[in-house]
Parts: sequence; C-alpha cells; structure tokens
Amino acid sequence: MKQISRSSPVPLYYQIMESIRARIMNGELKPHDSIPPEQQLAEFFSVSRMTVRQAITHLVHEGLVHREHGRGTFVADPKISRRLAKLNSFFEDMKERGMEPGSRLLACSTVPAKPEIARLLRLEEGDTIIRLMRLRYADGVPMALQTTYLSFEMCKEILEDPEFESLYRVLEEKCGVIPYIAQQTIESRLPDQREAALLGVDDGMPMLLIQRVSFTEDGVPFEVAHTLYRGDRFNLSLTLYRSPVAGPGSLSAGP
Amino acid sequence: MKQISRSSPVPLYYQIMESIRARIMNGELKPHDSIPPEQQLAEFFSVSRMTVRQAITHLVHEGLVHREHGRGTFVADPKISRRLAKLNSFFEDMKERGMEPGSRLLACSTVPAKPEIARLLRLEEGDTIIRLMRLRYADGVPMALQTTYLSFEMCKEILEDPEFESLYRVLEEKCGVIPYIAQQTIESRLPDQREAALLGVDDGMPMLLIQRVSFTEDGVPFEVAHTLYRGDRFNLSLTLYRSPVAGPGSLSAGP
DNA sequence: GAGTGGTCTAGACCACGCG
DNA sequence: GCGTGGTCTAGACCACTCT
Repeated sequence: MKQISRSSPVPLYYQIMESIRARIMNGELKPHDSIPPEQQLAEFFSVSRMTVRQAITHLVHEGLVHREHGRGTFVADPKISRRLAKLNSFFEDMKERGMEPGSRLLACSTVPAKPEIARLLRLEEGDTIIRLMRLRYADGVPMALQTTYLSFEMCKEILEDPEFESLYRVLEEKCGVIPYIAQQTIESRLPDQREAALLGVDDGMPMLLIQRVSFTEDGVPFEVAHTLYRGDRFNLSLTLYRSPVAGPGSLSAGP
Repeated sequence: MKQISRSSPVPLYYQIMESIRARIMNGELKPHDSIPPEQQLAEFFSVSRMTVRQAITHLVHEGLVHREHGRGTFVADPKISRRLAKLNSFFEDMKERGMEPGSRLLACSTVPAKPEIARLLRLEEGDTIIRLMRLRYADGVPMALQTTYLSFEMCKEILEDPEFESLYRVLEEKCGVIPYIAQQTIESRLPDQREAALLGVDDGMPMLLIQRVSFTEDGVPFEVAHTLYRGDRFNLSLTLYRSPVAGPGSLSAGP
C-alpha cells in the first residue's frame, strides 16, 4: 500500500482516505470485504487513530464503506450505494457517461431578466443577466438544447470567451463561483418546430426538459438552466433513500 | 440555551447537536446567521472542542449549517438545503404532493420471472414472482400506470389482500420487508394505444417512465417497478449536490 | 493581529459482536 | 475475553478571513 507524506501540503487524513479509496477502486478490496481496523491503519500510517477515523468518516459519507459497531468497516455494495446523482455541468455529465461532449454556441449576450428568471436569481425584473444558448452534442450527435441564464455580477468573466468547454470549470477558475447545490425539475414534453429542427428529431419525439437553479455554498443563486434533452438519447439515473442520512450513533435513546 | 447531561446515555456530541438544531428550528438562529464559534461552544458545554466539532460535522452533513474557513459556521438557507431525499411509494408520494391517491387493480398473480426482472431481483429466469398491475389515480383522475414485480419469497403475504393502500406500509407490516434504498432511471416516451386508453390521454402525449429497483438495508432487491406517468400531470423535483453528501430526489408537485 | 475553522496528537474508557 | 468501532479529552499548530 502506498505510504503517505508528512511534508505534503495535502492533509494526512486526505492521503489516507485516497489510499483506501484506491484499494477499493482497483479491486484489491471488494464489496463486503472488511477494511483493516482503525488501530492497525493508525500504526501503519504512523498517525493517531482520530486521523484515521476522519479519513474513514469521509468515505462513509460518500457511501463507499460502512461501519458496523463491534464488527468492523466494510466496503459497500456498489450496485446500490455508489451512484449518487452529482451536480454536473453538461460537459462533465457526458464525460461521466463515457461520451464526448460538444457545443455549438447559438447566442451569447446580456439581456434584461424576465420576471421568472429574476425571481429565481433573486434579482429585480429587468436587471442585466447573461444568456447563453447552446446546442449540445454527445459523440458528435445533437443531444440537447440548452439555455443558460447567469448572474451578470457574479459571472461576467464568462463573456470574455464564451466558447469554453465546461461551464462549471470556467466559473470556478475565472469567476470564483463554486457550484454547491442545485434544485432541478424534470418533465416530459414535445419540442416545438424550431427545437426539433435544431436537434434533428421529429416533432413528435418526446423530450426531457430539465430546469435547474444552481447555488453557491452561501445559498446565492448564480445560474438558471433549461435543458431540453432528446428522449431517444438520454435518461437519468438516481438513488433514493427511505430515510435521510442518519448519523453513526443511532437516533433513539432519550435522556 | 439548554444545558447537557453527562449522566445521560445520549452522547455529548449528540446532545450538543440537538441543542444547536433546536435553536435553528425555533428561529433563534436564522438562515445566514453565524452560530457561536467552536471554542465558545466548548466552554459553554464544558466539553473539548473536538466534541463540539463532531456535533457540528453532523449538522454540516445534514445540510443544516455550513462552515467557512476563517469566517465561521452559518445556518444554511432552508430554501436550498433542507429538502431531504425520500424513497416513497406512489401512495406516499401523492399524499406528500397534497393529492388523494387511488388505485384500480388490473391484475395480480404469480408469474415466472422474465430474464431482465430475474436479473434485477437476483433470481433465476422462470422463478416465481408476484406481478401487480395497477392504474393509479390522483384526486380521482388517472395519473400513472404501474407494473410492480415483487420477490415471491419475501413478499408473498401481499397476495392475501392485494387491494392495499400503501405498498411500502404493507411490506413493512405484513412481510417484514423494510425498504431502504432504490435505484431509479427516468426517461421519456410515448404511450402505446392500450396505455393511452387506460390513462385517458392521446397517444401523442409524452410520458415519463420511471423504473425502480428497491433494496432492503442488507442490499437484497425485493421490488422492480415500472411506472408510466402522464407527462401533463407529473414532474419530478430533486436536489443535487456538487460533492455527494446526501441522497437526491424528492418528488414534488407539477402542473 | 485577532478570531475563526482545519488538522493532528496520544492517549482514555465504553459499547457492541463474536467465539 | 478479545477485537472492533464510538465517544471524549486537553491540548497543539496551521491556514484563512477580516480589520
């Protein structure tokens, strides 16, 4: 197993976390296997047990492993626990699906915000915002038609070069805007004639319309995106839990 | 603020967590307010700072607060961070949307498992399973057409009275099967003539098809459900995180 | 520089699962 | 009884933000 470096700027718990993750990802540790006990990992890495616990706690919250009091810590079953939906840009999403994303910029300008968009971005009606319209490709074939509204104040650096690859990467690097959470609604509808023509589908083809509002960690909305996906080329996969994530110690006993 | 009890069987960090949560829930601490610094909380409760950190870490993972390095810890915006993911049956989902669920049983029998269903339920092809076909109503109007395949071994008590209200409640009470997690895929398609007739829609109406495989906590699959929702009456709403912490996917009402 | 959260130590005792 | 994870201490130093 890879050793860790105390001179690295990367925290020890993070290096340990990645070390364990690597052993799971490369198949050395398989689902339902136990990982070494915390005490043993602490000795191996020459750190305190609390540091090992910090590493494992992260992996637990990711769903990669789970702890069992008195028994050990076990690699989770990938079939049911590792496919949490992530907040991805179109570019990132297609990459994760193993397809090559592409983009054709149809329009890019500043416009006054319509009431609905202004409300979602917590601006006043008529405030200046950025509007991008793009035809999105996957492996060279049209996949979706996307209209993105961005807060002008937060994202104006986007306008310097709107032919970027990944919106979220540019937002992080040029604008200092780090996406954190988003609310999405998903519905099914038919395309209008213009949409059908751009996407190269029949106007009777059912489409998936995904509308997203994205926020930074501070709860500030910066993006409203409407994406119309071809129903014949796209689906969504997500994981649902019966009860929201509960802490390690169970939640019954009262004082 | 409520003091904590060292003689209680409830861990100190848990009592502190609940104390902070209570101050947020009762409005004493509002969204974007900072909570007291960790050092101060440690002194107030007479515990070490690490114990306070453990309490706050739980609240962070719940999305109730968020930390900002060098600045403080802040109450999260409820509009974007407190939607919890839930695995609901159709009955429960409609109740949460404020609609009155209904059901018409079209078929209920044991059948041999087709290859795809057998694979998902981890059975052999041809093994006996239960198949339910139901037309589902919301406020008395057809909303979805649902085919549910259940493991015979785990769910046979269902057959005693298949005209139940909530599948998940019956599974818990009569079969001892407690749903824990599910994988869903969502796509858009047109109905065939029979489906359109049953749901009372035109056959050009785009529909949402949701396919679900549900598991118990042990990772054992017990249900495969195909639900075809009317696109004009149904949509999905879900929360996405940039770094997966919580499970996504709560359902919300549509037009 | 003061105040905050981020990381880390080197122990301790307890609760749980199992043989 | 033994090994495991669960909780907790009383400090330490660092990195970041704000003034």
